Amino acid sequence: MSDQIPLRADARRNRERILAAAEDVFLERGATVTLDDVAKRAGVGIGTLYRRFPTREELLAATYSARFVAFAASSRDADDGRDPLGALRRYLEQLVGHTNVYRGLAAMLGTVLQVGTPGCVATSAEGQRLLANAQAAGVVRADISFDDIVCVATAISLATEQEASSSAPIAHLVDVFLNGIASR
Amino acid sequence: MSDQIPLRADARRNRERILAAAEDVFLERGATVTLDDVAKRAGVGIGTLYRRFPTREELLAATYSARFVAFAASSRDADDGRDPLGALRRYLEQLVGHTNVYRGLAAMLGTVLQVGTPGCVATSAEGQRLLANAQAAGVVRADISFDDIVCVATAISLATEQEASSSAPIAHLVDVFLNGIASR
DNA sequence: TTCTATATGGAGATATCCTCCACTTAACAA
DNA sequence: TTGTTAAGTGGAGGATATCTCCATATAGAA
Repeated sequence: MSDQIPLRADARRNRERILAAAEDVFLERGATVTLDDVAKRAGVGIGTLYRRFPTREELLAATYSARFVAFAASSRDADDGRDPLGALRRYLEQLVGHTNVYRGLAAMLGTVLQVGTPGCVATSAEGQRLLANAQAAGVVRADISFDDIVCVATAISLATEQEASSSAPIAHLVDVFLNGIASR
Repeated sequence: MSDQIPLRADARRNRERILAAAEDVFLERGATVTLDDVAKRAGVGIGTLYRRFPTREELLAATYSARFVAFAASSRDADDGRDPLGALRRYLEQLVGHTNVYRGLAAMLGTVLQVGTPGCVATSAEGQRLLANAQAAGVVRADISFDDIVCVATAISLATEQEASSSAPIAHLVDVFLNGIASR
């Protein structure tokens, strides 16, 4: 659709400043800080921030993009294809971990993943690849969709984002999702 | 702790009005409408609303209380003890259904359930009872907690609250949770 | 150097939350 | 009844956040 007219040099510079500031501020104080604070930290006017990132979700997605590109790549590298279910488990655990890097991001994960930055696209694609592999290998039911995966990642992130550091509850909940609560 | 000094007649009347108005407005426009609108609909000042319900969660929990009491009772009645896993499945499906009666409630389910109204207490107690039964019967893993159940109910509510009426996705996701995504 | 499309900052319109307190009233004792 | 007062009320207004608009500034092409 849009032909992506290249940004003027000053605009590109400001865009980078905003992203760097947003990363800092989100890390420090969570994904729900006021955007005025982000603009202030970046040293630009609030209008400039809104011109570049019309919604909080777009700013979050852009801030996250690099991180998510790296995550998707490392997931792909680590997967030798011999343990499709294990690969899917690691993906889920790490997705939740990344989501919880910014407090408050969990509730927006679904929306943010739909924004379409390179990071979102790469992360979704990698998840779909792992799911398809696991289904092809017959270790995951055929009626599971990637939306189911995102839904569960959201829930686990929400449920665990309080308890700071420990990854034990994450692993437990991922396990529940993979194996069900029913005794085998 | 608190000795629950009984409300004066006018205060009790206003409390009922606020609850009725909140029920209407939440049903019509979701759990995130402004509390000013609730006060206006109830015909009371905003100060009166805040005096009685200091947070949105408390208002939601109170509004929901009767509904949840009835839900818990009907779940108890319907359970003849012969199918503990089935009873848990029905409970979960209905809990999600009730949560989605007000758009936007899903994200607050965890917080709201902790408020301690009769409805919250009854609903939690019933869930814990069903879980314990299923575990005693050996059909549910011993390392599952009621928090896990709430976490999953939240996820399923969030994931399904857009798609209006259909209960098919709810049943699917409940099934995933009960049986896991792994092939048996 | 000139020109102009692009970009900028931040005041201010709008929206919501929540507190505070001057005023009102139910309930009880005399 | 009437007087007393603790309990209750309404809504103005302070605090905070979102987002728009436009007078002004500037990069980059000619």
